[in-house]
Amino acid sequence: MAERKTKQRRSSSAPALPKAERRQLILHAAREVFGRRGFHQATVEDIVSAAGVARGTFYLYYADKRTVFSELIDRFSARIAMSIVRIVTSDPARSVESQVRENIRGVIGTALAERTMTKILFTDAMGVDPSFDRRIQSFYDEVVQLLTESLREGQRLGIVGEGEPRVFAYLSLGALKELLYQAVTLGLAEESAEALSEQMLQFLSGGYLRLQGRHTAPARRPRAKAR
Amino acid sequence: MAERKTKQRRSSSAPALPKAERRQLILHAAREVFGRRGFHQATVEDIVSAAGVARGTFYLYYADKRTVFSELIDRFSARIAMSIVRIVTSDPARSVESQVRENIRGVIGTALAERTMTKILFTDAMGVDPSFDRRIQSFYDEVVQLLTESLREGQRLGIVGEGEPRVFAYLSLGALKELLYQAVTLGLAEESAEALSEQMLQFLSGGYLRLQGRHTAPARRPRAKAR
Amino acid sequence: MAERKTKQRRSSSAPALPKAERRQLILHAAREVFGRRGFHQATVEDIVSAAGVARGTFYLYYADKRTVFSELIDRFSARIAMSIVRIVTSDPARSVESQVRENIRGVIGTALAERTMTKILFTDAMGVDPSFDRRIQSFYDEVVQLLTESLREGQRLGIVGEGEPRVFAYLSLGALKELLYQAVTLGLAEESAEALSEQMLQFLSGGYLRLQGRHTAPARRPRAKAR
Amino acid sequence: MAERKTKQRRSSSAPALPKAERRQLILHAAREVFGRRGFHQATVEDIVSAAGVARGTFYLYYADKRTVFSELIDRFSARIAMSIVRIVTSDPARSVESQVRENIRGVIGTALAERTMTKILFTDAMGVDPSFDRRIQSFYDEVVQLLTESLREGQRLGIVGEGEPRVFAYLSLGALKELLYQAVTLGLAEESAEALSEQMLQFLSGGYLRLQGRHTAPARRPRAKAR
DNA sequence: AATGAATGAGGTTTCATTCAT
DNA sequence: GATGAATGAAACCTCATTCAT
Repeated sequence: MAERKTKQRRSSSAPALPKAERRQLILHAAREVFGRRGFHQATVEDIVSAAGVARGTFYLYYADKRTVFSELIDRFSARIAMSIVRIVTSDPARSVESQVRENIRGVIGTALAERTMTKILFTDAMGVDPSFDRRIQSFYDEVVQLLTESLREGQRLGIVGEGEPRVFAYLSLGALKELLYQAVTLGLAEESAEALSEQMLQFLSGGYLRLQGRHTAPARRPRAKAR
Repeated sequence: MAERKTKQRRSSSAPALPKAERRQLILHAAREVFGRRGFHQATVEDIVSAAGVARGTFYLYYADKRTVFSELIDRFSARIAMSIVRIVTSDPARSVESQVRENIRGVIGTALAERTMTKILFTDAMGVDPSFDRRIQSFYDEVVQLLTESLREGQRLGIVGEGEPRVFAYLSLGALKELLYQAVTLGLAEESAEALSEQMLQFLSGGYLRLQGRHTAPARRPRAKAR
Repeated sequence: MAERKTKQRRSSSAPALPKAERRQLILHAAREVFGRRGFHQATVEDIVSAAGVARGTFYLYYADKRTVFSELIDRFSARIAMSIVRIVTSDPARSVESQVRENIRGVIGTALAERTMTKILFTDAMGVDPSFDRRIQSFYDEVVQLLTESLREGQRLGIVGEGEPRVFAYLSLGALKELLYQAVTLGLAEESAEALSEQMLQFLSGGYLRLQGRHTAPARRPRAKAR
Repeated sequence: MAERKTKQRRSSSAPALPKAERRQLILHAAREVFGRRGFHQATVEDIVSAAGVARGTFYLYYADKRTVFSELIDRFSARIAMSIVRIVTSDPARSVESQVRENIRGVIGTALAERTMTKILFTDAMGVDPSFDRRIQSFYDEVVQLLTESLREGQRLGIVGEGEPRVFAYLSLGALKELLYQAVTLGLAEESAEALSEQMLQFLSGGYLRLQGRHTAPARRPRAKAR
């Protein structure tokens, strides 16, 4: 006699899956559920029933709901990070512009290829709990750091205009985040990655405001005739 | 009952407060708690104990936890919205530039004046629940709408460069959001509002990338000699 | 809208009880349940349904199942401890014998008056968890300590025969424990406390074995003639 | 399948062990675990990992956790029972005293030789579940029964003093149980079995209380008329 | 026979919300 | 109005047991 009584066994027990695949199965189900209900509304029950496994199986692979979420975010942010390549100026065959364009296109492409994760990242990742918030924050911090350094280097090379590099980094990051979020939310096709990248690049290169009494960098922009 | 008549009233019952003030009291306590713990980690217990009122009292003024949160967000987003003024081109006494600058300065000023709310807005507002998410979304949508229209008008007037106005709206909104979030998180002083606005304006006006083989709108920007 | 949805309220909500009484109510229900099902078989559900309160109410008064159990054991062991009075030899008006008899009678009386607790103490108290075991153990250790000291003093006064006092303490404690347990289990009436005490006292005073070739300390006990 | 043919057999699969030995292996591991963690804290996982077998293997040899525990207790109580021999009075070559002494010595010896089991028996055996409790109880009942009969016979032969034999049985059993428990808990060496037996015997023979106004002992107790 | 992944019943606990006083 | 004890839905997680391989 068991300490906890057991009932009859139901037939479905899918044991043939290799360990790693079963983990994937759960991970995918979790992604779908988080995307649909949001982290806080999602329950482990939702996940296991989406995955078609028993509740206990979930805990065999993940310590708790937060842990699956964490793995999802980690993997996705790693993919994003991988699509960013440090820009080199030494190689004359690869223009800075094309490298910048590649990076933007890469990030947008990844985001559009993983819509659910992009949505989750921007909707749910913050606010899970303070320690998790800090992890997310530090991911962005790294991106900002990389960007800031690149911009500073760019200024030395005359490729980047005057101004506080860190602030430019924030502005660029924010602009890109919002663009991604909207692209995913509005359901833009993956093909538009190209066009979006172009607009982003144009934005970074020249802004869009064409004001008479220029304001900050007067001498450098004899843009008068454009007006 | 007669026997309990002499039971001392607890000091915390503060019955003298006008209804509206008590509501404020709770609202402020909630803001502080949400700022400190985040919406999901915050409990009603946290709020009432911060406010120094009884649990039941909370429900006398707010239908539920979400409702206080909602009111906080609503008030704050209204303040933000109010600091944005539709730009007029008819009045020669007020340059477009100064109006844009005013708007940026206003939003940044409001955000820095209400750090807690800014943090809450960007950390917790999304992910509360799907219906709330939609409300937040629609606030941003309105901002985007206003911005898009202004940009379109600007293009007609030659004040705004070529490109998809809606995309420019997203980019600008995102850049500003990130800037605000970082400003608040890093604890920048309110005085820096001015400097940040200037950088933002500069960014919108001219971006920062100075690439040789211009990329998108070559003819319009004979910026080469600026370099 | 709540984060956790709420259903209709049921009618029974017994809020009139003073805080202390409600605590008692739960405590008594817990005692009954532990007595009937044993600590490990008992669930919090059993307790609250026996007490007629909601599950949450239980956790308002006790941190967990172990804590109620602990309080029950603590109170009972305190009552037991209180029924033991240190024996004085200075007062000629109170013979040692009558004091010993009083102590035995007191403990037996308390145990018979609280059958359920006696049963719980001997059936469930050990094995709850290591830290709890230690607490129980230290209660007994104190009793043993008190008894050992008394016996040592008794030997000095010639009231207690030769032998290791601590061992005598264990033997006496064990004998009494088993007597109590059986008395409670067999459902002896409270009136038999008197008779049991007498037998216990007789046992401590003279054992029961009457062996010819006395065994251990022959010379010292010229009790042969008594036989 | 053919592709997996070379997969190494895990070392732990130890297929060479005869059935009976594997059973022993598990039983010993269980004993160790129960001794260390207690029945309720012990998990089947603890046991199988201590035994170095797979989880499923456990259930090949034992129906459930309770069953191993049961077997341990049964074996141990059988050993204890075997060390008790019914006392004969017909053989003049074997004094009653020496037979009693043998019995006590035997039980103490067995307990000290199997410390873990002794500890388990006294700490965990009760409280597993009601049906198990009953089995333990009935083991003790048998011992009590045997003892009671012997004592009654002893009274007829004048070897046992006056008093309720069943009560004497409880008292003796309890005294011995506590002595064993403490001996094991305190880690007394096996050599002390002898000394403990002697003290126990002395206790049964003459108690230790030497009270002036005697009360129970015969010669000293011209209480005949009270009866 | 042996394995260990999978199962799911059931226990514990939290906390938003209600309502008698 | 104010109070705070009471409520109970629902979440989380553990672990004895099963069974496909």
